[in-house]
Amino acid sequence: MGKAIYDGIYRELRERIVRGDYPPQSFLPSETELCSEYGCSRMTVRKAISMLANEGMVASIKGRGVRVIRPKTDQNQAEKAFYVNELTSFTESARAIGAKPSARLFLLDHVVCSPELSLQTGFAEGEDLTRVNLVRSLDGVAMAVDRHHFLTRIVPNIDEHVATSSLFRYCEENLGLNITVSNREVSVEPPTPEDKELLGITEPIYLAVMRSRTYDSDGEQFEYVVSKYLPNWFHFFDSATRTPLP
Amino acid sequence: MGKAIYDGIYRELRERIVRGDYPPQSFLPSETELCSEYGCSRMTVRKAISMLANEGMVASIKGRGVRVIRPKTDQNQAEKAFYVNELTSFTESARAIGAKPSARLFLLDHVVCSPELSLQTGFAEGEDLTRVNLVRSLDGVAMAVDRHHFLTRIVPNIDEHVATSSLFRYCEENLGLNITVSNREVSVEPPTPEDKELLGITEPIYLAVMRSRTYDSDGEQFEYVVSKYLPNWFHFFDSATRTPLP
DNA sequence: CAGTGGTCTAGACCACAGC
DNA sequence: CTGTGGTCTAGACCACTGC
Repeated sequence: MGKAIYDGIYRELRERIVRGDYPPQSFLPSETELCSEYGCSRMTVRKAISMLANEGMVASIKGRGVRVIRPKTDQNQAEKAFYVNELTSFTESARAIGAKPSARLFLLDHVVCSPELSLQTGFAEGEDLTRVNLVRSLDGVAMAVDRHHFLTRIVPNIDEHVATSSLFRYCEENLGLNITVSNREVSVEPPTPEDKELLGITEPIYLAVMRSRTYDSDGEQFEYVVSKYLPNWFHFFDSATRTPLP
Repeated sequence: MGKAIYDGIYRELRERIVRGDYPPQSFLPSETELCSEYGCSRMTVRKAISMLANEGMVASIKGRGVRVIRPKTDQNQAEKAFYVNELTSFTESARAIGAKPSARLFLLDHVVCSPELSLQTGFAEGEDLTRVNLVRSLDGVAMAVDRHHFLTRIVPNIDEHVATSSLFRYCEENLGLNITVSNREVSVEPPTPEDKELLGITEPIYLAVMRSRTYDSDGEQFEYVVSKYLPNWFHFFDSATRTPLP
């Protein structure tokens, strides 16, 4: 992974920005200068810069240069917030904030994809799906409910141990799946009676809901998951770029 | 605006996918074929494909081709949901779902950016900021509260008419600002007493909160806005790509 | 094996910003 | 005017896929 030249340039520029070598509002060295510095062609440098631009770290300004727009406030590091937008596992995210993750399996079975389920999940009708429903906890406190549908054909033999300890690693390592892309929708919804029971909610409250479709490196969808978070645990980051219309 | 070759290819491929000419799970013509079809170089074709990949429409698979992964379910078009993730104006989004938008201005003043405000908003200390607070309504029903901070130096002379009718257009047309990028964080929070009063909430409830920093084409931040939505009006889409780590 | 996408080079011309 | 980023070409080699 990441042996490409542009990837090294991307990482180095990124670290310099985070470290403060290139403070906010300053300009990166010009593309020509970076070409000399790294001894590569302009396209390679531009690829690295476009990756930085895609995550909202810099903005290219025609005729002037590439400006750092990352805000200096790194207040996030101090906070104990759980960020759900990284395409990483629950376990990784939990450890990043120093909390002990755990999971309780409350449903593990198979269903055949019905027409309605097909519309909802995106899987083809008639496919065999493995349902894995979990309550996620941090330091013993319930914070989310995950209801997964896996395409059994691609992710077979999920047992209780895999489901509660390492779903993500199982997909990546044991099955050799490369998770490449994920389409997600976020909304805010009241809990169902089951949600309330699972999360130990008594009062009326709302949950942050994320519905995801995950695809492997073949571009085939292998997972549909609805995650419902208690509000205080949900943080989602996004960087959008405006594309001028005709 | 979109006079580039890659932009035309992007639009055409996108429309073919949406129309169903390239159904989900099928492959686009190979890059070489697209080069012949459009009479351009491979890099130009690849740029168009990467734009499609960035919005989760296709996934490139090395050695095989570019696969369409857009789900066939277009259930969204039928729904009357308000999607907040497009970098467009409230008015545009409202009209897209056939609702009549309106806004009530309840605060319009100036403040000098304090150290605390600087951390929160991302503006430099001492800058003059214009505060514009609005209640947004659809068909006469309150659905969101927007609390803007504009950098007065870049967005001067905001009056009541501009604030309630065309903030977005004012920035883009009258001031010639090109909004290029926006960094946003989504969370779910309980309303303040003021929020409750403005939105007419009596029962305990939660709001979907989006905090955005918006930058112009010079890469300078000119806006910080906290938007709080009633839950049923909030929908947010995202497409994430997994970047392999070292 | 041939075809695919992933990476990279070494040029080129353009539009735009600032002097 | 020079320097910048935006676009584009015409090649090249590689790793990977499927046959």
